[in-house]
Order: sequence, then C-alpha cells, then structure tokens
Amino acid sequence: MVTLREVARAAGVSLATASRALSDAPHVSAGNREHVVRTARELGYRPHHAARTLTTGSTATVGLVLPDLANPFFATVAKGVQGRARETGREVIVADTDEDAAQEHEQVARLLGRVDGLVLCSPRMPADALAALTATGRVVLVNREAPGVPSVSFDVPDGVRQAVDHLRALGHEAVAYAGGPRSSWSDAERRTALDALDDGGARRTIDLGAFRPTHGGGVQAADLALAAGATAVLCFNDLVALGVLARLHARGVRAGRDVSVVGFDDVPAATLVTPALTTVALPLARAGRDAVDLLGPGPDAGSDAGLAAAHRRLPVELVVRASTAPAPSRSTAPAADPEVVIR
Amino acid sequence: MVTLREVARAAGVSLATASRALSDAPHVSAGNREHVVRTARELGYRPHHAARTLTTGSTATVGLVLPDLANPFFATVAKGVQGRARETGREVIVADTDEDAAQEHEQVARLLGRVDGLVLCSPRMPADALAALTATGRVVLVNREAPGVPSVSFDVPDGVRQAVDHLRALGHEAVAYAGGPRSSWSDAERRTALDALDDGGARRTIDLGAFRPTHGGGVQAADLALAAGATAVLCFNDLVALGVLARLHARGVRAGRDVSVVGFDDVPAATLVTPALTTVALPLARAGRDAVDLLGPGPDAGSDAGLAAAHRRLPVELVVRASTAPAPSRSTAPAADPEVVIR
DNA sequence: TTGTAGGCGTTATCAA
DNA sequence: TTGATAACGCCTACAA
Repeated sequence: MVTLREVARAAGVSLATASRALSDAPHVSAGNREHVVRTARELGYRPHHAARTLTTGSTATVGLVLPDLANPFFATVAKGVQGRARETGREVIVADTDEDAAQEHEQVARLLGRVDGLVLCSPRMPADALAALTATGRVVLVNREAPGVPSVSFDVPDGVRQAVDHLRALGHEAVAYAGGPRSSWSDAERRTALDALDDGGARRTIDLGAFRPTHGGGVQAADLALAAGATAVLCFNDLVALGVLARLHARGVRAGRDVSVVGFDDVPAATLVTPALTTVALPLARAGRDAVDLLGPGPDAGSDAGLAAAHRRLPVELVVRASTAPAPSRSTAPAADPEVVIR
Repeated sequence: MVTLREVARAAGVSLATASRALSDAPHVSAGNREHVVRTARELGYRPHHAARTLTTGSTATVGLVLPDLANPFFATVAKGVQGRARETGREVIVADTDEDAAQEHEQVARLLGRVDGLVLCSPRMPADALAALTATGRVVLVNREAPGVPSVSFDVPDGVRQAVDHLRALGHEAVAYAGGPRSSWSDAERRTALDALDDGGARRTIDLGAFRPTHGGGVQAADLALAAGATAVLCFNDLVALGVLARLHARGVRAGRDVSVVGFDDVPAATLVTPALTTVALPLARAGRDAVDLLGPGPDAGSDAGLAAAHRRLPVELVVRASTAPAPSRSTAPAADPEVVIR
C-alpha cells in the first residue's frame, strides 16, 4: 500500500505539504500542489479511510437500518439513500433486521459507532423504545414519526383522502378498509385519516379488521369484504390488494367491475396483474434521498449548506388503473360483460 | 466518547490489560478480565472502529456492488450478503451502479479501499475489463463467471434443461426462446444450453430474438411467438415472461392452455398473476451468502476456518405453476374450456 | 500476568 | 508558504 509519506518523499516535500496539496487546502504553492497531485496519481496513492476517520472524526458513512432488504418497498428507499449518499461523498452501510423489532435496537446501536448518522426505515419498535434509541441524535426516521426526531414520511392522510374521493366519485358508498397489523404505525395513520373522512352518514367505511400485510392477508380480507356487501375495498398495501384481487377472481367476482380495489405503495407488480391495480404511489426513493439530506451535508458539501428542516411529509399520488370503476347500480344484476371475455 | 484508556483507568489496570480483557485474549487474570468487562459496560464503552482498523488492518466490512438495488433479484442477493456478513461479524457497504457498466469500475475501485473484500453482482462490463478489475483479488463474482476469479453462479444450463424437458413432456414441439440482451452473459449461457438440447430434428427451439429484459420486452416477444406458431415460450426472465402472459391475455390467447410460458428467476410477482408463472427458481440469497464465505472468514471466525473453493455453481429448480400445460392437440380446435370461466 | 512504548496513516497545530 | 510534531484510539511486541 502506498502511503502519503511515500508520496511526500517522492515529490520531495513534507508530509504536511503533501496532505494539504491532496486535500486541496490553502497555503500550498501552485507548483507544489500540482507536482504532489501528479506523483500521487503516478504512485497510485489512495488515502487510507480509517486513518482519515481517526483524525477527522468523520466516517463519511451513512447507516441504513430497515426491516427487509428483499422487500421492494424498502429496497427502493435504500436505493434513494445510496444514491444521495454517494452524490454527497458518503458510503452506505446497510443492515437488515428481518422484520424483528428486537434487532432494530442492536443494529442501530452497533452501526452508530461506525457512521456519521443513520436512517432508520419503518422501525417496528414501540414509541418509547424509539425515543430512547434516537436520543443520541444522528438518526433520521423514514415512514415513521416520533416527537423530537427528524423524519421523512408520506402524506398518507391525503392519499387516503384521494382514494376515498375517487371511490365516492365513482358512486361507491360501501367502502371497506382491509387494515394492516394493529402494531403498525402506518396502519394507525390510515385509520385516523379514514375516521376523519367519515361523515357519520351513509358514506361510512366498513372496517374489515386487521390482516397480515401479505397476499394471504388480502385473500382473507376479500371474503370478509364480500360478506359485508362492500363494493369497494381500500387496502393497507398493494400486497393485500393483490390478494384481494386474486380471491375475487377465484370467487367469480369481477374486480374493477363488480368490486373496486385500491392499494397502497404502487409496487412493481401493481401494473403486472389484470386488472392493473389502482393504488396510492409513494415517493420511496425520494424519501431515502431526503433522509440523507436531513442527516446534514456530507464531506463534499459547500460552505453554504443550509440546515435542513426536522420533518418532511412527502406528497403522495393516487394512480388510477383498471381495478377501480363505477359502482354497479344497486337495482340491476351485474350486466352482461360487454368486453370480450378472455379468461 | 469513552475510550479504552478511560476504561483502563477506571478499572485500575493498564491499557494493555484492558485491551486484552475486552478482546478476550489470553494472559489476563480471570479477576481482572471480569472487572474490566464490567467497568467497560458501565461506562458504555464502544471500541472505535477506525482505530481498530488502523492497527489490525481489518475493516470488518464487505463491499457489495450491484446494478440496481430496487430490482428484487439483486435486492435478494443483497439480503443474503448482508445476513451472512453479519453472522460473521462484518458490515456491508452497498453500492448501486444504476445498470451502468462504467460506474462498476469506479465503485469497485473506490470501495476496495474501505473493505476487506467485495462481492460484485451481475457485472455488465466486458470480460477483459472485469479481469483487470479483479486482478487485485478480494473480489467475488455473483451471477457471472470469469477465469481466475472466484464466483458464485447458478446452474442455468440445468435450469434450461428442466424447463425444456418439462415442456417436451407436455407434448410441446415448437418451443420458442425469448432472449435477453445480446451483451448479457447469462443470456449467452441460456442460449448455449438450448443449443445443446437441440437434437436437430423436429424438437428444435425457435429463436425469437433479443428483447429488453422487461415487461415490455415480453409484450413484444409474445406477438413474435404467436406469429411463429410456438405453443410454448421460454423467457429470459420472469419480467419478460410476465409481459408475454399479459400480451397473450390481451390477444385472447389463453396462457397455460393454448400457449405455455416459462420464466426465469421466480420473482415475487410470479405467484401473483393469473395464471401463476412456471419458472426456474434461483437461490439468490444463498448465492449472496456463499459469496461472502468465498471472501474468507470474518473477524468472528474460529481458527479452523477452511479455505473455500473458488467456484460454486448453485442448483436451480423448476417451479411448475399454471402457466404451463399440455400442448393443445394439433388437429382439434381449442376445446371448450371445462373450467368455470370466471374472467 | 502485567505494563510500557511504538506504530498504524492522516490531519492539524504550531514554529520557522 | 513550508515543515516538524503531536494527536486520534487501539493493538501488540517486548520488557518487567
């Protein structure tokens, strides 16, 4: 390995001058600077990261803790974090908790010793544990909010509103909600938003209950929705919605005609199924990028880096596809399907 | 920050003794060891990573460079890498190249200065560039092979064989292949395997051409397959297969009855569509784990860690679902569908 | 078994 | 503008 000392010697300058030249600090003659830079390149000099960290105290590294890397939702956040971190001269250390709240604490604590700051995505741990963990500062939350902790989340209430408005505009009165796990922070947020939309009259939402946030959970919810006479189902997330779609199909109910279905997240598979899923799209990668920015400027930052606000709520967007359609008229039996039945 | 020096002072021992006690090295009295460990815990001591790296030379870190974190295929590999790294006491720094071959070189070079070794997943760069890059050692390939470079890949030829055997057993004679990009190493591997299976007689495979490895590519391929009179289509990957499925459906052809479709990868969406996709499943997470092991034992390793073999080819498995079925008999028009048509 | 001291590669603080 | 030199926190011969 070629060290700075060797570069200095080869260039015929002192260690200090070499250091200054390469980290383009002031107080180096233009001639020396160029000469040092050239010899460094010739020798293939690469600064030793750990040594630099030891003296500067900066790791140029961002941590990322998330429940499941293989889940496209989190993976997309991770991509955003990684992209922004690199743009600002930082690396990303990623840790997967396997959806285990207990691991969150350990991973965060361990990583904090190795990074300048860290992004904690969709933590499952209860609020009090979260508060204790983030007391150190240097932690930004994504898809979760907690008092006093900087965070990036999504305007879920507005997403719920868009979805419900859409369904009501289509004439649906009996809208059911297929919820996620009770312990889920974001499920609570959806429910609060739904309650706020409830006008106490005919247009109330039917609570189908809490389901596992999976395809299977959706299958289960679909039967309940049918039994409850719902003409539209709003789902905790797309996986649940896809499960509902599959079950409706299996039971001979035409999704997007007899029953409308709306999901949340806009996962890739939403466009791959038939009918394509109407869903609330979340700016996942953007959230990851913003979280990195909330952590503060990286090593590459100019001097005028403004201090970021503590909380950001990103706008969401309802993407209307084929799984939602006008409510079937009450009086008539399902009309003969004018489309070509393809099976 | 609490340093080892402070722990030593608090425990009333020397720096060296404290160090030995905490890294459970020999030559420490049991009493001192326990005492030091306790005071360290009480003081909340966390070893300083950079300092340790500087003296030991080990970063306890693994690098991971891949084309696209948001792609479930790579994300699953990443999950495996992360899981195995942590089990062996290492962190993972992940870098996303945005599918850009030019970035691969830069990312790998940069990361190599910060990690003990790195996993390069599905590199797009040409073979010669790869050879130059990996000459340093410390790099393991995943889903790609190169002479002299340790790698973990999949037994794709066997997967192709399983798929073709399956289709032939179902009576399909006109099997088409919807290929991936010409520059793709794994596409070349599939083609080689297909050629080997060609008996020169009636059972030859129809080459549909090269398509973008996306849903859209599949849509395009489907029309060609139909025009060529194929009764079965083997696809470069699941995304392409899903596109074929969608297009067949749109054109009124019953996938899984009139035409059989087989994919590659077994992405999550494969089970979410109707008909569910028959596909060749790849042990992606396992590949990530094995790649880490090929990098050598981590800091947590026992003394008897054997040296790993340089190449591993992981077995793959055809997962038969509803998108493949017996070939329609030549003479008769498509029989009336005995199933309840649900649409 | 314990302690002292040197060094890992860099940056930063002083004098010169 | 330069150049010694002292940290940074830890590990590890080497000496006691």
